[in-house]
Amino acid sequence: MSVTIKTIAEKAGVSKATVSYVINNKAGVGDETRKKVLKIINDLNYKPNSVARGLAGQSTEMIGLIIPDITDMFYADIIRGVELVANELDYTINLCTTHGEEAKEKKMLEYFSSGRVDGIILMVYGIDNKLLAELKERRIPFVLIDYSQNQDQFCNIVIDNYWGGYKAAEYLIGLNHKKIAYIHGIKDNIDDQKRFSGFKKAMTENDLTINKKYIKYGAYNRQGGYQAAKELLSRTDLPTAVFAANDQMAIGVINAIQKEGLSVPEDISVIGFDDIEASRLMSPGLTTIRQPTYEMGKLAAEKIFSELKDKENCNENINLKAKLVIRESCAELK
Amino acid sequence: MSVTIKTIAEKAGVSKATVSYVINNKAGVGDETRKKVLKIINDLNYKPNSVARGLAGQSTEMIGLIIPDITDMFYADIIRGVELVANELDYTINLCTTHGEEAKEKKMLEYFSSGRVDGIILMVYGIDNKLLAELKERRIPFVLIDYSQNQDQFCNIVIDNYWGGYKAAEYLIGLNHKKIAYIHGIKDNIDDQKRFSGFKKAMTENDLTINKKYIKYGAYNRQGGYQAAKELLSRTDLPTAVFAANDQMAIGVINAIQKEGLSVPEDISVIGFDDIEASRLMSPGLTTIRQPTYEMGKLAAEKIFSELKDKENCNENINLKAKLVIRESCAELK
DNA sequence: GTGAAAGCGCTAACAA
DNA sequence: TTGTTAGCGCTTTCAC
Repeated sequence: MSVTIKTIAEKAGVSKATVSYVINNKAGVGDETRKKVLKIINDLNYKPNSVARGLAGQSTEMIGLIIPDITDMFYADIIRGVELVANELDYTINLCTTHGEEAKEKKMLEYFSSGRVDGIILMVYGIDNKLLAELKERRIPFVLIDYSQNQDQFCNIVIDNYWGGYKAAEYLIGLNHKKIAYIHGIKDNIDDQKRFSGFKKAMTENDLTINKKYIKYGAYNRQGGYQAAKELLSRTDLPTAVFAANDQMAIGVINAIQKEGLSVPEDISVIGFDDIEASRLMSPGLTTIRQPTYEMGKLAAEKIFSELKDKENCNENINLKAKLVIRESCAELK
Repeated sequence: MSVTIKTIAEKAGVSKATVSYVINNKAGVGDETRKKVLKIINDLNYKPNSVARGLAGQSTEMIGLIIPDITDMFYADIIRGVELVANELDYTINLCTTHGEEAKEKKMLEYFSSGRVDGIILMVYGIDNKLLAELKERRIPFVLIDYSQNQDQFCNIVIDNYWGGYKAAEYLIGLNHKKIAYIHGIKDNIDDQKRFSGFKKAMTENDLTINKKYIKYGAYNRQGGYQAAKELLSRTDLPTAVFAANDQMAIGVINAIQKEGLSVPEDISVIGFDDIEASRLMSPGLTTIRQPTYEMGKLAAEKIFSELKDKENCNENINLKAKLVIRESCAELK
């Protein structure tokens, strides 16, 4: 049998309570006793069972993190942000991935919410308001990241896609571009829509018209961007700049332009959204809008801890601004 | 208060035991009772507390995973492999990162080994044989990944760096190269040494001599590769191929060669080791040796589960072969 | 077929 | 300063 608090108590000739006090550094134990107990703990290499501790109502010093996928840098960066804050406070993060499966999301949520962790940070797509409300009623601290259906009932960290779209367009406009194409991802996507809204806003604010022939749709990947760009390039009146809804598509766009014998950014400027790793490594480097992933993770963790320690409650969407990352794929129009 | 097994028992007018039987699908409960209990469980949306369950000696259906860093694709791939197997068996993985800190490694090991999880997969650098032996004595199933000090006491999944080095050299030799340079990482590194041994073996097997002037040392990064290559290129008698101890260095080597006005692979072939993401994205694509990361994760998980279910014990180093990934950075020497 | 009770390892009132 | 005791939520043996 493994060594428990009881073993220590017996060996030391004291009660379990006393041992517990010593472990937890509580006052009210004589120096002699404390020393003796400590020695035995050391000798026997005793480690308190954290499960039992959690059960007995103590803090687990863990926070749970539910994330779709860790191989995606976007999520990995968020995790890093959470880790940073957690480590400072000597909390450990407990990570589970769902790969976007609703069943997995629910399972993990249950798992975490049954005393495993002190608080939960979740990035989920299949969990609805009802379930979350339940969680809140059970007084389990949690914060959401990028949750789409929040109406200021829960704490939710979101990226400002609208602002990002606006910034991208504004940058292009500042470079004297007027004929700017926008390539949507296929199917309704809330992020894409917001980015597009921001784009529109910047255009109209600068008295530029959004020309339908410059608005295209493609699948959310390189191929999609490539195809959409092909269509764009098949006409005579070419745009001078292209804003793709994400980096993958933007890369496809650049490939298409180059295939056509044109060059980026000399002939056509291209801007993306996300700042994935390939954008940095490719040539020309892709100018894009970077999501503040790391900051999102940090903020989420900070919110959890302020709820944990100070019992502060946050029930709102917290907007984080995306950032323009300038590389070589956009040039000034002379 | 949240709803527990007691709540259900009271509402149903049965004992906690009966509820427990129902939850765990045990025989010996009347149909009527079972139905009634099930209904109440459903109505009250009761979820058994997994912590308590764990304490009471049940399986936690979790396995713990201790890994240095998730933002590194190498580790991320391993995790994916573990996940795949775990998911199939309805186990959840519980991930913690250590960033190579010994203290963190120890903390997490303690944490996991105190009943949190059913088994542990660990990739650690600061944990010694003694601690591991202790773990084994406590009969906690664990498997190591890439643990350097194992002498067939523990189950350990390792990559065959020797074989990888051999394969890389063999490939270059097959391309008619005879003047092959090797760039070591600076400082003793066991992986590097094994790769180098493999390299030497292939050379001597093919009656090629290892020329000291072609053996260089550099830091384990692009800059290191760049510097080492500079030295190599400053002589008149150039090698026709370069084998760098890892991809980062290989990329540095390529940069240096190109800067010198030479081209890869036409003038000099370059091969790396690791197959990091940049190797795939760069141009020319880097020919390299890919570590079977995903497979390592899978295998580790399989070993844990066979220990868990079948009580099978594995106490050996299990070698996994690295794989040659051919891209464009090596050419045949005419 | 069902329940009482002990126990998993720990904490925390309350007594002494 | 220390010990007793009653839980935390669940499982499991043994009796009914």
